[in-house]
Amino acid sequence: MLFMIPLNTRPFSMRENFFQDVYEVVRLIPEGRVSTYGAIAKYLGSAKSARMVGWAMNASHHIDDVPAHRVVNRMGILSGAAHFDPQHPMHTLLEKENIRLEGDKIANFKTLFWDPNEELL
DNA sequence: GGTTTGACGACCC
DNA sequence: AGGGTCGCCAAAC
Repeated sequence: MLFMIPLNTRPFSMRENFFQDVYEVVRLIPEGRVSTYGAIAKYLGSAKSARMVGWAMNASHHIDDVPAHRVVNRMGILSGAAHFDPQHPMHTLLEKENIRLEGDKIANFKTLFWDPNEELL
């Protein structure tokens, strides 16, 4: 139950690499909700930038239990859509969770936003 | 081992 | 709303 201990308070010996920390947070995003690169970066400690979260997501393709489609940019825009498997587009995965879209944007982003800095201990 | 590269974000027009 | 700049930092080269 690694997730019971806030990532940013774990002793160094318990920390995996940064990518694993990112994936663990992303796995906690509830179905039908979305989070952002910046919020996750902040939760993991401001030393790590939002760009690094994007980098981690880019490397998560082969990992099946990481709901990468639930991570969008701070405007609620699906900035990573181009990197998804064409057979399972980001838009489709989100709509499957009853998330409404307006083009490349989450329709009611503010209410669907899941912030680990508030939701997690 | 210096440079380039981003699925970013804050800030400024 | 939309564009440009700058800070960010691990990987890839």
